[in-house]
Amino acid sequence: MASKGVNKVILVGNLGQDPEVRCTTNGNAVANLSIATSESWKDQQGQFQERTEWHRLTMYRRLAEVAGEYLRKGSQIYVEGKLQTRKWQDQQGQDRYTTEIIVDSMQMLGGREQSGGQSAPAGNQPQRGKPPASNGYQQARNGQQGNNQPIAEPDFDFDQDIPF
Amino acid sequence: MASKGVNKVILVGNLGQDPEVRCTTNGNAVANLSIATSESWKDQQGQFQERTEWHRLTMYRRLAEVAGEYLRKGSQIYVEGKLQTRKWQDQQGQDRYTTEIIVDSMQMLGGREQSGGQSAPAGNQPQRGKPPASNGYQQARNGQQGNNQPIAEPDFDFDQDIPF
Amino acid sequence: MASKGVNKVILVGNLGQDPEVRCTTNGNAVANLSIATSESWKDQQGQFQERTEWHRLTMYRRLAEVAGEYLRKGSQIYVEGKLQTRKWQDQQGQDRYTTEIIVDSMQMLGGREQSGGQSAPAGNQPQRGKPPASNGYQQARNGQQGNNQPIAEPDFDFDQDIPF
Amino acid sequence: MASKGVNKVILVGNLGQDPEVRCTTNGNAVANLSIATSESWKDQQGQFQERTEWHRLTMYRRLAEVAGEYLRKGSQIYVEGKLQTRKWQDQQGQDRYTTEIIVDSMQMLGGREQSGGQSAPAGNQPQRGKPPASNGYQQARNGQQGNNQPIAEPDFDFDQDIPF
DNA sequence: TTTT
DNA sequence: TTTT
Repeated sequence: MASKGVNKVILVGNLGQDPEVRCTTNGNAVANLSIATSESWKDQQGQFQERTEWHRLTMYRRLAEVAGEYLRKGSQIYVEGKLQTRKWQDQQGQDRYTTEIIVDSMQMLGGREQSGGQSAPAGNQPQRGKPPASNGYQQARNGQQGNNQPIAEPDFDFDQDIPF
Repeated sequence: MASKGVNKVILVGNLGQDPEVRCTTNGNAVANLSIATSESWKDQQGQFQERTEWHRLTMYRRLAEVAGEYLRKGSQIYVEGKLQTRKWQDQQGQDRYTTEIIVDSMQMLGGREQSGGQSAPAGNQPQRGKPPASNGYQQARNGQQGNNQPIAEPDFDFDQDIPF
Repeated sequence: MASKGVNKVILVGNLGQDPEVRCTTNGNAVANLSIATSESWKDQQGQFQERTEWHRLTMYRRLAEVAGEYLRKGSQIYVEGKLQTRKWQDQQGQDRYTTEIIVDSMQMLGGREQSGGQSAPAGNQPQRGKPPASNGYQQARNGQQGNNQPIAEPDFDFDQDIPF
Repeated sequence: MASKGVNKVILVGNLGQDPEVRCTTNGNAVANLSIATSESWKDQQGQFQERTEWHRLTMYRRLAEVAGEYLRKGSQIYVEGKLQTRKWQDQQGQDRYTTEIIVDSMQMLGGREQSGGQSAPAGNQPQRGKPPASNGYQQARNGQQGNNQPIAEPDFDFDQDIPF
């Protein structure tokens, strides 16, 4: 509802794998996605270099459902969200930290046949008896809230997450 | 020089402490800063909640020098940059990951007396025989390169970094 | 509610004058502000050049009220919004176009005494029996809607607007 | 080289027509493009509404050449740039203003067959004896300059432009 | 660790 | 018309 400062991330990239979608105990969907961005340049020796960066995304509610229904490995998306670093304990009981992008809004890019399709439907998406839209123009936003709004998800057990 | 995708972060926040500025063995400055953003909301019980997010920033070259000269604990800045996750080994030899924002451009905010001043000059800033500017309107960008360009810093030993 | 594409503007600048706040016939506040950004460079003759860009902002509802209460000529703000070009007729009946930024979210910058104060209270702000806050840390967002959502303002007579 | 404030626009949209590319008298390319973004919503009567916004883009140098070679009507792009309003006189000698986005960086979206192709090659693109790339992953940035840098183009006759 |  |  109120913010001090600005915490904004804008990414355009392709999914490294199908989204993982789960439900919280109170019935809200949560999706985890990873997308890649990369850059390439010539180094001082004139050699071509490339660096790929992987970004871990988290989506909630309607956005998570849309991701589960329409996104697949290879899908290209635009996302806007905020950075969030959460603390967890590894098996040795050590504190560890993972930084994720909590997504506020998402756009599927490329239209037409580009998104979805090839990869087999993952078992964890909410099934709704509808095939994925054949055109990629879907947009989604978490319904009842503006950007940057914290989402209370007290019953979601992040401790069980595999570190990214 | 070329990118596939977009990797962009925009932050406005206040420094949690004075910048740490070092030099690489080839004489380039590197600065580490941490800035806070926060958001507050009423939870379902009507209780006021606040969450502060800390962001680790890395600046290079001229931008790092400017940070060392003009920024202090409490300074409010706007930064634009990209996400980068680097791998390092902890003392047990375990792989760990830290996500940082590599800053492409920075703006000091608030003007007037706001930035610098109160906190004692840290010993690690490049001294140039000039006092910090009394006004905060400084802007900086890494001179010879556009945004999103990878910066080769092969001689900088990140492994010695204390994890964020 | 749904978007095709992304239409996003991010500005940090200072108000050229006090905000103008009006009410629509159904009681919603509308504010118009103009803010400046500038850039400077050396031209090929080594001469220092500066260019100032003026941006026309429009805010609605709660955001407009906050602007009227807390912002003054000279205030530094961060805004996020979208571009919108509206058509109007000049006195010769010619079509003309004005591009504005419809603001989704706003942050006052600089803290402390920076905002408000010096300039006399304009007569057109909603009076609420409270003086402007002495500190600038206020943030606002249009309450019941997310970003990028069109705001139906059918009863607001834009045709009477003075061109920017 | 230096900025006061931030002036940033981020758009994802589709070209309404092929880019128009020209050369300045000193041999630099300049491209004009228009791209659409749109949003749709249900109004208070439950009727579906849609609003399309058209954005006028200007690109210089290498970016303009890339646009001329690879972009066509319908191409989907991501652009980042800054707002600039320029003044011109209409045939009655009246001052008029046009707001454009001066593009700093561009990404072609959608990959594969999506971009280029169908529409006949416009006569005004620099011909280079190469067919358009069959895959859309091209990125471009104005070589020798960072973002937000003013580009001196004193010999380009904007007065002859048809108003947007 | 900041800021209000 | 701002700001430095």
